[in-house]
Amino acid sequence: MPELPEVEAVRRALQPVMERARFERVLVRRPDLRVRLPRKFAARLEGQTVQTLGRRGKYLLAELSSGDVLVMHLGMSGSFRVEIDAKGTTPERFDDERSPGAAHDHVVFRMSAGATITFNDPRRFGSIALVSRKDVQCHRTLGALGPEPLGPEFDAAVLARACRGKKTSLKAALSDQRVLAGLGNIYVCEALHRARLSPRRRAGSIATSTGAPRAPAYRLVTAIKKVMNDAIRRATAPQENRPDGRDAADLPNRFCVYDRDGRRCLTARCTGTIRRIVQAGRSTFFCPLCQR
DNA sequence: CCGCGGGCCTGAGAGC
DNA sequence: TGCTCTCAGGCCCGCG
Repeated sequence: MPELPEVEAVRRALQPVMERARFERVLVRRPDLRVRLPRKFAARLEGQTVQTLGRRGKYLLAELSSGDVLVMHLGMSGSFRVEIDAKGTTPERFDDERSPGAAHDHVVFRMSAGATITFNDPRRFGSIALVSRKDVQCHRTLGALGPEPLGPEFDAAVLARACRGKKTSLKAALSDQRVLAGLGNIYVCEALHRARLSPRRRAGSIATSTGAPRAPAYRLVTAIKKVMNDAIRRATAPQENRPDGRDAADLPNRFCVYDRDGRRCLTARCTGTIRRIVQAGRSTFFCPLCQR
């Protein structure tokens, strides 16, 4: 369930093997990802050099020498595997497109720096696409993304303005990538818990009628930044060389509310019990006692 | 126009 | 043990 922190960890793992490297060979084993890869995908990518590997929300963006951008999304189950090849050896799977390879290895990038990067995604909710740089701004979803939660431009005033007049729940608003880029089900629950705000609360209630922030907006922004920073630290903790989108280190008690239904609330001095409810078809975990 | 629900897809885990 | 069922959720789309 890669959300912003996990995607950022993937970016940092891929950066050293992708930046300034050229796509020597690209193999599409299965083009039918969430968005089907066009036939010419590999040909269009081969020979191009990665200038920078960036991130926007949950998207990875490789800026290419040609002016194209390779846009990658991990969906629910996507991950990248990096193999540093011994000099001169080419992995078996490049010999034949139909060679077995590992299950769910859909796209393989052979980089000039000697690394082989494999996109693996069992559920194929992920996507990879080539977009011309000038089209990124007007891209359906990419162009409509809200602010980066850790960017300096994201503050209570910005969040309040985005939530002003919204009748939806705070949970739904924070999950909306147009309001804020990068939070998913887990970190929305965590941030709301930290800010002691009910996920059922009307999103518009954190702003005045003119869109100015009320007190909860300040708490929420502080909580979001703290939750994101802590999660990035956790996801990038040196421990394993695993540049994938899965949760790093499945330590217990990683979350304060997520998946803690029926257990005690961890807020200081709170005696509540975490509850699970369903909002818009998704699980929400919260403490009915301290989250108002 | 906005919000909700269904669909996509597969693996994990529960239950019989 | 092995089958079947449900659930997980990022994102898109259609409907009301």
